Parts: sequence; structure tokens; C-alpha cells
Amino acid sequence: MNIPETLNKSFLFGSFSSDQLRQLAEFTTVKKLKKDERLFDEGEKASAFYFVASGSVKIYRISSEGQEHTIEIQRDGDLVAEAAIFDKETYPAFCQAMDETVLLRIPKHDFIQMIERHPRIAIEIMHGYSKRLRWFVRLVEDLTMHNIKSRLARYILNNLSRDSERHISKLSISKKELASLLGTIPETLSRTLKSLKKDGLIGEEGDYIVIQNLRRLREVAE
Amino acid sequence: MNIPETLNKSFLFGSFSSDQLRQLAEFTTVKKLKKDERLFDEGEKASAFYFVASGSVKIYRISSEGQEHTIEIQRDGDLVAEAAIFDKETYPAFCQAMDETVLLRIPKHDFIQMIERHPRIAIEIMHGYSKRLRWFVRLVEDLTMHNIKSRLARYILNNLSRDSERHISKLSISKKELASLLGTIPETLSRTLKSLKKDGLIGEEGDYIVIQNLRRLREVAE
DNA sequence: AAAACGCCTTGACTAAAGTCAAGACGTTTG
DNA sequence: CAAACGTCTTGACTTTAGTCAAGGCGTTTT
Repeated sequence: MNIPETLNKSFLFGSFSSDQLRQLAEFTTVKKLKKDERLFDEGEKASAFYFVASGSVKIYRISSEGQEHTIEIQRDGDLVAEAAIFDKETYPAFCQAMDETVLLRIPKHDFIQMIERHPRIAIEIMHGYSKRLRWFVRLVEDLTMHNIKSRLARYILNNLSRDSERHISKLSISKKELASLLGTIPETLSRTLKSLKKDGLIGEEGDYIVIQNLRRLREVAE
Repeated sequence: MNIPETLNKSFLFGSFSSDQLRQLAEFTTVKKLKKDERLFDEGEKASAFYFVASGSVKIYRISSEGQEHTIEIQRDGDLVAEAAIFDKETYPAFCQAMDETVLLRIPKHDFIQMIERHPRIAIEIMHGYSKRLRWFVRLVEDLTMHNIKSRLARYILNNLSRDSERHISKLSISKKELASLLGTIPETLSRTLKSLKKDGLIGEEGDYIVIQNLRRLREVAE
């Protein structure tokens, strides 16, 4: 793998000069994970953050009853644990590969030194942080203000792509995972999907959700 | 008000030299709000962020049914909308004073220029962002993994202070606000408090929650 | 002081989501 | 290939939280 070139694909390093990329690549290492292998555990000392080059990882916590709750899923092009860079503390959640996944590991110490030399980088990072914070504000709103049907509708709408003449939404994760991501359980998700199908808003074709009534689906999503 | 001195009290500018503070103060202005006056609206162009010098503000959104949902409450020493600094976008929520409130307004454009000259500031800010992100991760966990009794117990425990020999928790906000902050409604909060009192975990004395059984309260909080 | 108001509480009821149990279906494993 | 397993679905039931309505109480307004 060409590390500078791969790094260049992230929003964070997209504007870097080739010189800066070379600098960055000097302390960046490649980390490969098999499916279900863990990248880090909650409570572990955070010494680095990661860039997902290929594959996907899930960030999750475990409740006192032992139940796993997915907080987010990061795919290729995303950063993982960049919030941990500037804290002396520990990772706040678990991170596990969902497929064969390749990551670039960027040690936080080296990265901080680099920022001090190149302040512009900091602005980019903070831009990324802002976006992430906004996303969380939306998520909290979603969890407190909307029911599961509406959350599911939003999820589908956010995943929308076009297939010839139809709007479709690929379920790239298992329904069990999706349930956890929506803050519910598989049974409830199953019933909610059924209800949307019954009302003619969507259809299911294998791994795809086919939108049958976009306007009404948008109404449900609010 | 002495602007440099006030700014110096924030975690963000606490480590600034008097020269840096003077620079910062040059483009910082004072903004006073009466109770219930709004600082900014959702969707408004974000041109500045704020430091709460005294008083408190709430950050909230409004659902499609017109219901207000508090996301967080910021008090003196806290920053408001610092996530909006690095986005070209707009404020993601409403902000309204809960008391007579004095804020320092820091225009984002000037501030970004300052960062470019003093990269160390950026590290401090990112540290603040990390903390905020962590807080959101906790919040999302709270909303998806715990019921209201447990959320309330956590809130009380996070607010704990000592009064001679007793653990107490001051309710510095109205119960209506607290309900919104916990993601519920006043009726449910009222019943949940009643249930904790009935079980002998807490007592209420005016504006204070008196902890009567800390161990069991911690169990409820999980 | 009476009326109006907002906040909080309570009760009866409803709606939403979770639990438990069972079974269908497809994939992996011995 | 059959057993074992995991995922998904469905049904019956329970729990949790929200809705609606009413009333208490203290504060502000007239």
C-alpha cells in the first residue's frame, strides 16, 4: 500500500502537500484486522488514532447486562478515535472490525508535534470535529424526539442511492447491527420494517430496501 | 468588565499569556442577555462563538410538533457553539438565556487567524472538543442503554456535593428543564423521583436532593 | 385580594417498545 | 449429510413511558 496516497483520500489530509504527506507517512503504520478482531478496548490507553483504508469497524459499548450497543460504524475514508488524540485519557468505547479491515495507525504524540509545525492542519481537524459534534447533536435529537419508525425512515433516507429508475437503500449491515445502531432490538426492527412494508412505503429485495413512496417515507421521518 | 481577565478563566484560554489575552480581547465583545432572550436561532449563520461569563444558557431544538428538547445547559466558564467555529455552516440548535446572562462574543474569523499564528491554542481547543465528544458518546449510551430511573440516578450522582455529613445534589434547574434534559416529560420525572423516594434512595428538601442510600443509588445508575 | 399563570404532582388510560418463547431459514461444521 | 448455529421473524405478554385531564400550590398581575 502507498501510505501517502491512501492518507490523501481522507478529508483530513486531502489538502496536504506531498511533502506533508511524506512527513505524515513517516510515523504512520499499517494495521490489518480480520473480521471480528478488536482494534482497541474501552478503557485502554489511547495512544493513536486510525484511518480506515478499507473495510469497516464498529464502535460500541457494553451495558452492565452484557448487551452490546453500537454507537457508530466507520467505513473506508473515515477516521476512528480522532477524539482521543488530544486527551491524555483512554478510549471511551470498543472498536471491532466488521470485515477484513485495513487501517492506518497514526500515533497521537507524533501527530501533535506535526500540528504545532503546521497550524493549518489543526483547522482541518477542528472542522472534522465540528461535523462530528453536529452529527451527535442530530443523533441525540433522534433518540429523544423520534420513535423507531421515524428513526428507521431517516436511516433509510440517509442511505439512499439510485438504481436505474428506483430509489434504493442498501442494507450493508446485518439487521441485528442496524437494530443496535437505531437503539433498539432485532424484534422491534423486524416489526417496524413490516409496518413500513404493509403501508406500502418500502419493499425489501434481498439486501436492498426499495422505496415505493418517497413522499410518505419523508413524512414518517419528519 | 475586564475582558482579558474573564477570558483567562476559561479552560480554553487559561494557559494564555497576557499578551495573547490582550490580542484575544481586541476582537472580543460583551453580550448581555435578559432571562429567556435568545442568543441565536437554529439555522442562523454562525459567525461567532461565545464564552459564558455569568448566568446560564440552554441549547435546545424544537420538534416538528413544536416541542422543545434541551440538549445541554452551559454555565459560567463554559463555551457555547465552539463547534460552529470551523464550519461555514449555521448554528445547529437554538440558544436561550435561562437567567440574566453575560457572554463574551468571539468572532470566528478573527479567532481562526489567531490560531494560525499560535498553534498551541488549537491543541487546547481540540482537547476541549474531545471532551465534548466523549460527553456525547456517554449521552448516547445513556439514552439507548438506560431507562429514566437510571438516567435520573446518574444525573443526581454527577451533581453530588457534600453538605456537612450528607451527600446532596442541588437541582439548579426547574424540573421541567431537567425532564427535557433527561429526554422525558415532567410527569414521568415526577413519578420517577417519587419512586426513588419511596424506595428510600433519596429525599427531597426544597431545591436539594438528599442522598439516603448512596450504594443503592449507584446500583440503579448502573 | 382575586384572578391568572406556570410549575409540579397525581390518576386513569394509551401507546410504544422490550421480553420471552418458538419456529423458519440459511450457513457452517463435524 | 445431519446437526448445530446464528439470524430473522412472529406471537403473546409485560414493562415503560407518554397523553390527557384535573387539582394543588406559590408567584405575578390587575
